[in-house]
Amino acid sequence: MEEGGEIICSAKEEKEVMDTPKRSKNTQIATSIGKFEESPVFNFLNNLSPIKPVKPMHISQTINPLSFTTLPAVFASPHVSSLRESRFLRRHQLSDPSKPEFSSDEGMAVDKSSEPTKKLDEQKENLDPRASEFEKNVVEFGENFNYDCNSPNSNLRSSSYLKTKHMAEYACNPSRFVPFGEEGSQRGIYVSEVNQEGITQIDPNKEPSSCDWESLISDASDLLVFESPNDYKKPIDQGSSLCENDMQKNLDAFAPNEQTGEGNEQENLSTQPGDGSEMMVNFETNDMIDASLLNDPSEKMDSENLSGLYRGMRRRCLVFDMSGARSKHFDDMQSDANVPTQDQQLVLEKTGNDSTRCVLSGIGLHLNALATTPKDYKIANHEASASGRLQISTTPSSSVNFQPQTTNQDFSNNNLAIVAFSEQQIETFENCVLPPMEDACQVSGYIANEEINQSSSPKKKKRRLEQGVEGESSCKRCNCKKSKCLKLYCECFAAGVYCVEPCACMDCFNKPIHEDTVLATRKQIESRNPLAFAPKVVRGSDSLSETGDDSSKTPASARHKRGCNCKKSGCLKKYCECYQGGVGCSINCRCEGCKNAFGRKDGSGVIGTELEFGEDETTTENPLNLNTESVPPATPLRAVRQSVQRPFSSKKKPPRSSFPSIGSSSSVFYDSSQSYGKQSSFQPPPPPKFVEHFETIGEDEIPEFLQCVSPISGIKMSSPNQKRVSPPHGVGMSPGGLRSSRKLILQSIPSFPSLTPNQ
DNA sequence: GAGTTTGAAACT
DNA sequence: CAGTTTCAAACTC
Repeated sequence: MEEGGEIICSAKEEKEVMDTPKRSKNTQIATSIGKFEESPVFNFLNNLSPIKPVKPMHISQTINPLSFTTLPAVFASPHVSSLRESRFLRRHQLSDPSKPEFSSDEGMAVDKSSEPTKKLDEQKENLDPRASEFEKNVVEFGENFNYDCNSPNSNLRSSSYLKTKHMAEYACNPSRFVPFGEEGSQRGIYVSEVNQEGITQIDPNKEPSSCDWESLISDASDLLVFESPNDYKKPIDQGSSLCENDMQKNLDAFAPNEQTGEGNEQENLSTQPGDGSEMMVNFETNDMIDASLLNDPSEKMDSENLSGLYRGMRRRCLVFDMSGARSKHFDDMQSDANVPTQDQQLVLEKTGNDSTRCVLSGIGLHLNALATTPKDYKIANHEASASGRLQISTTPSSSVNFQPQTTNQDFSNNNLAIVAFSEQQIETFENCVLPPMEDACQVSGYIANEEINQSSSPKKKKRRLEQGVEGESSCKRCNCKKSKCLKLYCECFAAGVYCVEPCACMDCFNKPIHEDTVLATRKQIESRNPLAFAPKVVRGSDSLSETGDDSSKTPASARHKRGCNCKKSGCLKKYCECYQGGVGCSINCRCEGCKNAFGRKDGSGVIGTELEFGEDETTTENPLNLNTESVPPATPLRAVRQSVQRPFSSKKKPPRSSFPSIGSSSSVFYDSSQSYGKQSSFQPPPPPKFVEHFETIGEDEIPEFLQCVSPISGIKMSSPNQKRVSPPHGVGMSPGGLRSSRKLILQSIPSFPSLTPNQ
């Protein structure tokens, strides 16, 4: 386990910037620890506190600078801010038990678990007043969410989650829960009294008896779902420094393991050191970082070059795969969803179904473009589920399972959770860099699944999707005859998904059985054009967001990255990728006679009518609404958000005329151009084929690693900055240094995981 | 459903 | 980089 964990960790570290420094520091810290223990201060503390000195290992963890710096933010930061925090940082903070105050607690917990709870609390207060505060908050929160600890189906998850994770990991360190709890409460993650209970009760011996472990686990799994596999492994990575051993022991003691294969997975999950916040983080990051990688050792082993591509592919593919395999379980899942004993499986399968449905439905082939929808998180789940497939081949990774579970319970069992999560975190998710691959299909599919669940058979549903819930456009699959679905001609392939049943392709190689071929081809194409699989249409955050004006949710600033080359269609038909993507033409376009209803290349897009248009959009289901969002209409949450956030704030923005050239810039900045002009010839645009990413992403929201990612090389884009009055806040300069386009970066990166250096 | 049109993707 | 070919979606009938 350790070896594997290390390997994983190493791989992970490379990905995560945060880890890198950490590792190097560990040794140094460790060396310094000895001195620290000898220091007068340390002795003094020891005298004051009953807590026994913590093992050097713990301390080393504690010392991590990152945790120190970030931790305060966690406590103090409001929900919004927290959401925007770097995931990695956050994860790091939260996951890192190393805070000084905590460390002592931790040590105490380990050594003195038998001590009365009060004592622990007192100690805790002494050590960290903030911890106590948080604890209180947690309690309050818990009060709000009462649930029966014994009931697996109840909201217990949170508690179970905490127990599983924290108990095993931290062995009754209440303080640890604090940050988490707060975070969780903010996010709608349930940290409840149980948590407290768990904290106080953390007696390993008791654990099994107090609550049904399995049920807890299963419940916990829900929460765990949010965690990314990466995190899961990450702890392990850190394990050397962290209480790996302790964790393991605790696990053994607490976790009954009786659970079968799944149980193992669960166990793994439970062992995750991460905390609640982490869970959120993970969840968010899931898209960005391929969980599958971690899950699948084989993948890890793969050369990094391949890994990115591979993973990206796999995820997508997996989704389909899973779907197919698990689709039949779906109905069963529904009926059994609430069954505690089978929660895990059910959840997992269920999730798979969701994804499956989406996939099967064939909706949204253009995954690349996929936008961040509320479902994004769902997508993540799907991916996770997809990764489940990976499990088959290589690893019994738990990480895979957890997400699906979350989906399950959240949706099926706990409406509240769903609501809280979705509303509070949707934004986060949206903000998150999503994998390009998430396809509309999946997104809409999820919804469709929900709908379907209620009434119809899978086939019916599928058919329904194919026909296009949204409209005719989104539900088709490929129909390739000669390309073998291994070229970008193939929408499935281009979207990064395997062809599925609905496809009418011939000699299709875009199937799991030809995975190697697919990956190789994909890699080849990527080598030719790194952004080949990136979203064609990117939605950049508008200038407002850049300028820091959050008040308005940015206008739609989506544009086709490369621009169209229409000659005859006038950019008024779906032949035009811009039009198809629901975005206006930009400077990048070489189109002739552009009449793009979403915005003309020359910037002459009808603005006067824009306002009306926008209003109409918001009030109606007009596909145009999706333009900026580029999300399939099907998603309820999304729909809501759209109405709310819709960038059509463009109305608020100065008329295009005021920014004559702005529209020109690449997808990233053009704001003004974004207006959906209403033209005499205007035709209601079709549901966007492509989805833009990051519409709401704030600069700050973007993880640094993403910011640092190399920008798109292959795309022809004009420099946004050229026309911009106010340069972007210097966050991430693209390596090229031409534009500070974090937006630009975001566009490319998010959608295309493989491109990111972190992979 | 067959045929045409179109423009992206691929190739040279 | 430009021109040509191939391809499959979009469109028309």
